Amino acid sequence: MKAGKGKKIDAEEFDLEQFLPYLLNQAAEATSRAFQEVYRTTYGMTRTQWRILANLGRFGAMTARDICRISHIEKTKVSRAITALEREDLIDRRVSETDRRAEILTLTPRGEERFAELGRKAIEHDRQVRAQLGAEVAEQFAAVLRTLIASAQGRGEADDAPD
Amino acid sequence: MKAGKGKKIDAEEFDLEQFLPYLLNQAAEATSRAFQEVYRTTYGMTRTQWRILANLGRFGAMTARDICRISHIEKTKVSRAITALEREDLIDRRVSETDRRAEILTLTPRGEERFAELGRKAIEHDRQVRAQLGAEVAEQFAAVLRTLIASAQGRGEADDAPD
DNA sequence: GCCATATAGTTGCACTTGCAACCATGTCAA
DNA sequence: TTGACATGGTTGCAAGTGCAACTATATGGC
Repeated sequence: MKAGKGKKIDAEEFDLEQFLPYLLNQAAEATSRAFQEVYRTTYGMTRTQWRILANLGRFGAMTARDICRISHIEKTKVSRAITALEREDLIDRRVSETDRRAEILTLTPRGEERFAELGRKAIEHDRQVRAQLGAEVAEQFAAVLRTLIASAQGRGEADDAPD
Repeated sequence: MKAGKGKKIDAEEFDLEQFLPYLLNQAAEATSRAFQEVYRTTYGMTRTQWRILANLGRFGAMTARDICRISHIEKTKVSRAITALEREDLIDRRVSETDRRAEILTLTPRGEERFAELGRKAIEHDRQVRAQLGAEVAEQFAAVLRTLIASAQGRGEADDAPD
C-alpha cells in the first residue's frame, strides 16, 4: 500500500461521521437552513442582515464597529449589509457628534416592525428546537456550545458564521 | 412604542445569545476555523475539497453523485471541487462502464498521501476537542448533534455546510 | 500647530457560491 | 424502436465574500 511520510490511515480509525467539527457543521447548517427560509424567502434578507437587525433590535442604537465586535462579523460584510438595510428603509444612520468617522445606527419604525416579526419567529423556532431536545438536554447542549465558543475566542480568532 | 401587527418584542425575551441556532453556528465556525488552517494555508484547499478527499479516503472509489448523497454537498460545489482536485493530481476520474454519464472517482497515490496526512491531523484535532469536553460529555454532545441533523434531514432539506 | 499613527467605514478585485438552464446518457412503456 | 421523462454532471450568471487598499477623521507626542 501507498504510504507518504506517515502511516496509512485505518478506515475504522478515521470515521468522518464521528468527528465533532463535522457533526457540528452539519447540525448548524441544518438548523439554520430552516430559519433562513423565513428571512430569506419572505424578505430577501441575508443572514448578515438579519443578524444586524437582531442586534440593533436587541441592544438598541450602536455603530457598525460595535456590531462587528459583538457578533464577530467581518467589517466589510457589515458595511454592505448596512447599506442594504438602509436602502430598504429598515435602519437609519447618522454621523456621531463625538466622532465624525462613526455612524450611529438605529432601527426605523419599519425596522422595528420587521424585527418584531422576525424576532417572534426566531423565538418560536428556538422553542421548537429546544422542545425537540427536551429542556434539560437543551440547556446542557447550550452550555457545551458556549464552552466551545469561549475556548476558540480565547485561543485566537473567533469570528463569523457564513450565510 | 411602535408596533406592527404583532406585539413589540421584549429585550429579555429575545436573547440572541441564548438561541441554539445562533450558538450552534458560532461554535461550528469556531471549531472549524482551527482545522481549516491546516488544509487551507498548508495546501490551499477549500472545505469542500477536503471533505471530498476525506470521503474518498474513508469509503474508497465512488461517483460525484455518491458524494453528494453522503455528505449533503451541492452538486455544483462537488463538481467544481472535483475539477480542482483533479487538476492537483489528487484524484482520478474514469467513466463508469455501466453508466456512461457517471464518473468513478479514486484517490491517486498523491491523493492517498495527502489524505493520510490530513486525516491524521483531523483525528488529532477531534481528539483535542473531545478532550476539552471530556469523553462522556463529548459523546452526549455528539448524540444531540446527530439528532438535530437527522430531524432536519427527515423534515425536508438537509444539506451542506459552507466553506 | 504639525506629524505619525490609529481607527470607522467603503470600495475594487478576485474568488466562491447557489440556482437554473443545459448536455449527454439512461430507462421505461407502448 | 421511439418518445417522454429521469439522472449524472457541467456551466453561465448574479449574488455574496475576504482581503487589501483607500478616504476621512481622531489622537498623542513634540
